[in-house]
Amino acid sequence: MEIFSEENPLRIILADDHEVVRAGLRRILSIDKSIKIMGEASNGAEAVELVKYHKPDVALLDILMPVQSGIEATEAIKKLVPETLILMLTAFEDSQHVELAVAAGADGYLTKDIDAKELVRSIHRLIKGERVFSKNIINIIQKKYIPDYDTTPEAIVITKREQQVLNLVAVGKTSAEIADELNVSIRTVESHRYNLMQKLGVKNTAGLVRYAVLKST
Amino acid sequence: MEIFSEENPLRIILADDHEVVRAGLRRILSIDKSIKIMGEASNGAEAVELVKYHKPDVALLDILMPVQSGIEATEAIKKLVPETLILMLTAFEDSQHVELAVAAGADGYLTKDIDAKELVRSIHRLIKGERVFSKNIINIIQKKYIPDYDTTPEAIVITKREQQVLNLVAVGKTSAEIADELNVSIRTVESHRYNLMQKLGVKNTAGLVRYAVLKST
DNA sequence: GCAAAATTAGGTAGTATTACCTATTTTATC
DNA sequence: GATAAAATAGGTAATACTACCTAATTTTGC
Repeated sequence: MEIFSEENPLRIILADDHEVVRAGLRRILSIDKSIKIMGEASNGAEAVELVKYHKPDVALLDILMPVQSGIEATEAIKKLVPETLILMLTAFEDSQHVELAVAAGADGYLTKDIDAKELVRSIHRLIKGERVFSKNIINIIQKKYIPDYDTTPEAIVITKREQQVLNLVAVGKTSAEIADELNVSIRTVESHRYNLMQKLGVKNTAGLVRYAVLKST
Repeated sequence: MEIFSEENPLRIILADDHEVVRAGLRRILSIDKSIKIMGEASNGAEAVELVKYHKPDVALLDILMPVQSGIEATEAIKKLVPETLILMLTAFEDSQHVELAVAAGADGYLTKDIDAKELVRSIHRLIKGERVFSKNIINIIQKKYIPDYDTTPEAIVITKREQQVLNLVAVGKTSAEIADELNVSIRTVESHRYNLMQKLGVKNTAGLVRYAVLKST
């Protein structure tokens, strides 16, 4: 697998019509020294030009842009430079946009409410060959577009033990208290919590509690 | 103010008819080296004898005990050794028992679901002259019994800013993210979180989220 | 305008969670 | 009994939260 470093960076281009968004992306991506931004575009057509010129590893595209949309740009890019991976970053959470983007050849689709770390991580996953989608997006996408992503129709399966842990988390118990109550190691509880967060697509205790409480009411 | 240490310990007696409970209390209290258990009783009458003999700083009494209840014992103790502070520790959450206990002279009333740290802290508060009650208990108690505990009729007042923070906590944002969103220091957000936890009688993020979610549904 | 309440935020330190990874042991299920 | 899934739990490190305390500004209510 390819290793990226400051000397051999993961090359990327950005496209978003809002300077603020680009500034934010620049800031976020700057935390990872192995990522280098080769260029920035403010519309789809510019993005295509940048990709033709730089042949970056990844193109980060907004959907809604003037002149040419991110989806149109995706189609063009996939024809011209198929090896460039395309990550859509947008505010749209509806299935239509996601489906269009995927059909056009996007390799990932993230909503803009993603946080910094997750964005960086997503880019690295893309590079590894994974297709990345925000958890909220996954629920929306038709399996047909990503046949090998998940064989089950995206049903969240919480095991018995996980459910027990979740219930205890939801009433405010700490991992230590839960471990004590279930007579297991604190590390086991932590594993369950971690796996639950992955399954539910949340990133902390708050998300777990929220899910548990809303589920039970 | 009196300072307790291993040499000059805070002297305490326990009374509960269940050995398991006493064992648990011993274990919990052993974490604070400045607390020394002078004796243990399995009923109210024994508890009164122990108090007469040891004149402890604090007597930790269960309500439901054979021979003599914790409430009867409280009355007796307050007559014989008024300087001994009495902390009721019970499973009853109804107002009747609380009122009876307070009327009998109890200085605090905790439910058994209290956690270790909170119990130890409660004992130290008692010593400082505070009357301590579990948050769930406070809502129950008539103000008349604790006139100087809180002048307002125990209405939880969440300020505007606290509500904003609470909402953001409930959707899974970290303090750093909240600070960013509200344009304040992370320390400010932490203060709000801390104050919210105090006000709502919960001890962690889970409690805050639970409250917020249940409130909104 | 003044007093009270709210908002702000630093200090300090301990505790808990999160993010992965790996790997062994149980338990179901066919 | 083989295989997969679930439960167990250690390693390591970074990040986040919790527990108080103190105190300076704002804001608000009377």
